[in-house]
Amino acid sequence: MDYRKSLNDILVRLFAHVLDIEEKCLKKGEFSDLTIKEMHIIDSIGIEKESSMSETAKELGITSGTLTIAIDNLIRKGYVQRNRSKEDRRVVLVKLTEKGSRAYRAHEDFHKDLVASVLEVLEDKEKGLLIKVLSNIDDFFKKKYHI
Amino acid sequence: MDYRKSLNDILVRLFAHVLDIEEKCLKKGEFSDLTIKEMHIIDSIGIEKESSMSETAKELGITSGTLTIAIDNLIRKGYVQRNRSKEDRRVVLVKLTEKGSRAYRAHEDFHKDLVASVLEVLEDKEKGLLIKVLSNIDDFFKKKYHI
DNA sequence: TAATATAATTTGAATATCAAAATATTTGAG
DNA sequence: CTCAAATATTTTGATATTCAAATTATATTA
Repeated sequence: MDYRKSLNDILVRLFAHVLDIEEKCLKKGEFSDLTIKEMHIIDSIGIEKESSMSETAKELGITSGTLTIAIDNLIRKGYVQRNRSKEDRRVVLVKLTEKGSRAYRAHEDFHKDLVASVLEVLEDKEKGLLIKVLSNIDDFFKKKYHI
Repeated sequence: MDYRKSLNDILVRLFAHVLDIEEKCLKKGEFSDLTIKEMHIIDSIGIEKESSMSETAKELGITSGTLTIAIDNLIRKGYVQRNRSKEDRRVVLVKLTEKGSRAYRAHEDFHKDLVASVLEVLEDKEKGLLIKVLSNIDDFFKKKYHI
């Protein structure tokens, strides 16, 4: 049996599906004015803390210029606040508004649900194997492409 | 062991980065003028065959209008040819040029590498189980989220 | 203090995307 | 056989995403 072909096909399909599912669920809920990318920015800013633009951009793997524009939109939509740092006036700190925090938690819940649903249908042995394989993919990327 | 947390962390990291990595890998090679989305269009057109615009758009989950523009760019860059069907003159058939076929194969190799690195750490018994587990997850997503 | 470094924003350009309108062609009902 | 409806694609107008390079403001350091 050709494991290589089966595995490749199913991984490609799964990766594509998870993102579709995430987007679809987002568009149905309370925060349908957010794109997936905006939701990931909210996730990266995190709850109950202030992050600088450059920190956040680095974590997301985008340039500061790109983030500036995205943050402009998130402020316009009421999810984020922007303040200059008192210690270093060059630094801009962003933080989630109350609405932003609710969006953060909704996204967190979605992930929890998704993972719980997947684990529910697996035996213990299968759970272990799944984690081993995904960690391995993660390592492969780290080693080979230095992420 | 807390499978939930492990699985969630790995999924978040992997899904956030997998396309970045693929893109980064792409930008280092011979086909650095392609974006990852253009590469996926090349992948969807496939080697040694002609596909219609609507077939291809459907497979990719984008509108024909979006595909038209992307194909314009791929033609300009020399990866794709466009021809009208003889049987039905409404239909436009696209196919890879020689350069397009080379790009296709380079992308195929990236996936082969990834899959090989996953399989190499597994016992034969685990390989079978992995395919089964991933297929189950895929089916589960189909049912629960109607993708 | 003046040069240099750092943080962020702005600008200009390309790609990505959709919905709706427009164009060309085929099909099917009468 | 003809004309309305259906189909395939492209065009248009709008917004989002992205980057690199230029610009602005502030801090650091020689």
